[in-house]
Amino acid sequence: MTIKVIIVDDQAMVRAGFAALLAAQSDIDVVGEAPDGREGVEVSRRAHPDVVLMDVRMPEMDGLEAARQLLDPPRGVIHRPKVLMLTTFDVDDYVYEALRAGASGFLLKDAPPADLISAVRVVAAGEALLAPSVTRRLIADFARQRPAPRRDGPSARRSGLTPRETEVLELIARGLSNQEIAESLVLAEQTVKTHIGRVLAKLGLRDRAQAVIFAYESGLVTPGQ
Amino acid sequence: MTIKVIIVDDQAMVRAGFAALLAAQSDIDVVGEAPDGREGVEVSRRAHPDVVLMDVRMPEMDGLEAARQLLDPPRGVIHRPKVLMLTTFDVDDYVYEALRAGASGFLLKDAPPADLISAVRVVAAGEALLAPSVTRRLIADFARQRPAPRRDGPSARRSGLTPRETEVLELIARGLSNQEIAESLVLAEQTVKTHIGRVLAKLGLRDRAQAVIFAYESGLVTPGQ
DNA sequence: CATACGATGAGCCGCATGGGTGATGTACTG
DNA sequence: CAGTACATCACCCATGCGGCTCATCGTATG
Repeated sequence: MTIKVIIVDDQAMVRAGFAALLAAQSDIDVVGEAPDGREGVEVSRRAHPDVVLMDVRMPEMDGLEAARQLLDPPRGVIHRPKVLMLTTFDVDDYVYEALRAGASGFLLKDAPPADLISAVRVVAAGEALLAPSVTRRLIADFARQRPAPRRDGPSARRSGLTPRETEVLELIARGLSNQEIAESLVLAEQTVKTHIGRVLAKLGLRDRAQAVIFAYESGLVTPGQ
Repeated sequence: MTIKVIIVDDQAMVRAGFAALLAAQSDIDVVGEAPDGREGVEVSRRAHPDVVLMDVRMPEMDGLEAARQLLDPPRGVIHRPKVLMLTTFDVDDYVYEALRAGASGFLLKDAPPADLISAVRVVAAGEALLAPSVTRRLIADFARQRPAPRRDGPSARRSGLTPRETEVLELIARGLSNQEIAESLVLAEQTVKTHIGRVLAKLGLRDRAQAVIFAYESGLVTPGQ
């Protein structure tokens, strides 16, 4: 079973080069080409390739938008190819946009030909592959978002909040008013105010809005569920 | 300049195989081996390799803990090698733990020898590299956490906020008071209050604390930097 | 036993905040 | 040209919120 590939790039020379390189592989067929995103989407709809090699920067419709359309097809379109993004420079925003859109890979055009070929095979197999510099960024991003479990626990950052204070802070970060917090914890509203006052003082915050920010930034609460 | 590598794996056979494979490269020197995490850390401290090949599952101290110790060294230890994790099976938890700890790569032991060699070079160069199946998971995770901007834009979620209102909302989410927002945007405080009033009304929120929550939950602002 | 800390709550005070209404100027669009 | 959307600002008002002080009651901790 051969891997059907189309190549979308505004430079004819690049298309020709990649086409020649890939077509020389017995397990890869180049079944189409296009010079911009719009035509790329059309060609893909007709030729339903397994893999779309997509340049990022193109006239008419850039590779990111084209990738989005291919990966989130309108009702009625069943075909959903794997998309392998290509770029000359490696620019953060492009990478993240592409990955968000569901691209299966991101390579720099200066990668060794062998890498491109194996990338096509990897992507066709349903796996994913990134340029090493991109991988590094993605990992860094991942690690930054979820820092390693601090050995002293998250409480360390919360500079000596008592359990009750932490509890109150969390309810603030859920958007409750003082009165609602009081009801929720079965307390007098005044008690809640005392707790909040201490929380703000200990953390050096001005108001509950800043407390909410702190709760998110410190990981006490996290976005999305 | 050769790349100094140590190999940490509890199976002598595996160590021997990898050592032979890598030592055959003119630009790679194997400067040490260890059968478990604890000894691996010791050997690394003495031999200060550029790259540590680290098995995940080992007696005494597993590869994850060893990686953590190498990548977050105690005061006084300056050397900080790159860590390339190896595993026989690819298990999610291991991968995420390792990446959180700051590992530069994650390969399956059944990868082609050429991949291992190039992985060592990539990692030594400060870049990163993952097994394709791992890459796929990381991307999926990434895309899931930050879903692609719907084609009608993130503003759709913000239910028709005007650009100015969005701007004000963002400053609220940075913890600024009305007066500070006014100064920041060169406006009268009353104007700021009008904008905020509209934001709260359009989004169905009660106060600025809830506005901060919304800003985080909608992705207008994100934790961490 | 004395001390300290955490949790609870009261009273008071002042201001930032949020709601409501209305007005003006600009810019775009049908 | 009329209609609409947006940004700007003013005035008024009620109150939620945060600052400050003080008091009581447990429970550890020395």
